[in-house]
Amino acid sequence: MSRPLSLDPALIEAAQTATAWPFEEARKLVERLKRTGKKEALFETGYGPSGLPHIGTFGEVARTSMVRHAFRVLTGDSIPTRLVAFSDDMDGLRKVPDNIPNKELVASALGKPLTQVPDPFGTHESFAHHNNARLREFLDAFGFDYEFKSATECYRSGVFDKALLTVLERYEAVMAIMLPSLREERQQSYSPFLPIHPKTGIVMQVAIDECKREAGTIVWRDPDTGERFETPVTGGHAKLQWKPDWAMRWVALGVDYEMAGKDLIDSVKLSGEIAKALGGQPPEGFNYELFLDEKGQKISKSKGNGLTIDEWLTYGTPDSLALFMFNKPREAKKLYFDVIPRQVDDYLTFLEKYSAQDSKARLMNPVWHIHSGEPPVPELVSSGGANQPGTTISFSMLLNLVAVANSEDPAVLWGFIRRYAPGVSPETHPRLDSLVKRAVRYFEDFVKPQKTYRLPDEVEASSLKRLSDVLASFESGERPATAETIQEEIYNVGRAEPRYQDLKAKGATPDRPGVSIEWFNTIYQVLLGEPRGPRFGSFVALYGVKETRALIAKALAGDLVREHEAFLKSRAA
RNA sequence: GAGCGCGUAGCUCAGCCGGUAGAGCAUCUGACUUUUAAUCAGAGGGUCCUGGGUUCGAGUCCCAGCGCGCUCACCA
Repeated sequence: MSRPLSLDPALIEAAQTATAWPFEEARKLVERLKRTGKKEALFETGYGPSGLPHIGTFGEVARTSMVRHAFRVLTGDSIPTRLVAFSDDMDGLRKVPDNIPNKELVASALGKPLTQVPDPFGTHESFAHHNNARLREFLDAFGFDYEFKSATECYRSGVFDKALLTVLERYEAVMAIMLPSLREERQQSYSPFLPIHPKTGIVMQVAIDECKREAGTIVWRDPDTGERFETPVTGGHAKLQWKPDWAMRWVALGVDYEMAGKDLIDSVKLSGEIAKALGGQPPEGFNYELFLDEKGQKISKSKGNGLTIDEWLTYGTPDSLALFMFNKPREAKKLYFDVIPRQVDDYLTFLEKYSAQDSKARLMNPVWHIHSGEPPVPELVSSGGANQPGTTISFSMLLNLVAVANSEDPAVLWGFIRRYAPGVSPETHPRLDSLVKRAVRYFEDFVKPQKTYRLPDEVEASSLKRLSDVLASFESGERPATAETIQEEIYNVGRAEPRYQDLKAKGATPDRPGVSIEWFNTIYQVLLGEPRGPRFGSFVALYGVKETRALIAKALAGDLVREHEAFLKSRAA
């Protein structure tokens, strides 16, 4: 059931002229309902359960939900709405997917409806049931409001019967629409009806010899045995080819809105004509652009390129993915790892701006659409205590932090964050905490491989050795190991080495030379594998004196270089 | 062949109903009680693909062209 809306009259007023694309779409729908006089708006999204739900499925449901919400606000929630997630699970299994166990089991059911194919994972009644369950799990996890419908159930229960008989009734009209779109050889065998073989259970792609309209049956022949069959088009004994199927479903269910990828433009057109031939009206909708992988290719389940939902959620938040789907649905967009940080940060920025915006601006703000009009309060941090105006810690800032902190431990990162903003913790800022964890993952997978450790030369090695010795004096606890005292010692060690002396530095005297930046660069490059780094005294204080000495020892022994090479090799494998 | 999209700063891209070109990154300069950055302030940087049209006025609207990319044409 859809949640009630809090409807501010000013908001409804602003919605009438809002230009965000979900409103443009919703307005088409308002016009349509005025025309048809229908008392309900039905939204549909389609899903083919021959594999797990992918990121495009998510996008379609997310975008359709945004249009639905815009529609509800536009109409003051005076017209009921429903969103149907339709699974085309009676489709025949064409080939065995690569990414599943028990392939032989599945191969034995080739050609049968997906709901008749055994579940290779052994957890559900069929392969389709398994994938359907995964789809629902995933839609539920995002909190989408939808009704699930299975093609198999619709066919068997008779929900489609009336529309199916209409297709039989207007068989010639449907063929007249379909045939010109097909090649000559396909025209010979084409039929909108696919009877289920009464003996083998296979979805048959055969020419129809005869339509018996009074009986509601079709007559066809098994191409292998030559046996003739007469099959009812109703009751799940036959299904339709997908374009007529789509059209029939629109008519049978009364679908008012469905969007589709631009690869389906021609199909939408044909199905729309069929829907009209069946006496219905094709739904409103638009063609969104496809997602491209890093090389600009269309992402597809079969190729396995591009990003999966899980991969996105490893590094980016669900909200950032929703933002990606909101942005420019009509433009081709690269969907790859490197777009994630920007989406996360854009989301945070939009969220931060939201509270200060008026109704009109809010309706243009993606977070309004992403969160159905009720975005959460942003998690701000302030360096000057709780009463100071806060800012949002951005993902890119966290990524920098992880890189220079050289730590994969979220607790160490929180140490750095607290130094900047006292009083902030994973408990007070749980969403920031989830960002920290994701930043760590991003660091491990994309930043760490970019690190380049190098070996110290003799002078560098002896300076680092001395630094380690000096740090030892902090370990006993006789001196407080604060960021400042440690920093002071780092300078002293550098000052003792002629290579690092800098007489031009501000405040430098011949007795007490300044310390060149070279000393710090040595530390970052040798110890952290980074060209630049944090204030090192602060780093040691947080990272630990003992740990830092161990780090130096490993660097001097050449272990850091070796370990990083091994790490890179294991990644490549 | 048909359809869709894109072309704006070095890079990635915003740019609403036509009204003095914007952001992030990068670069440079400066601040932060010694140079370090997870910070802040500032600066430089553009033939808005080309040509025409509409207009008092076009990155924006219209037409033509050039360039780049994708999709469809067997199946879903």
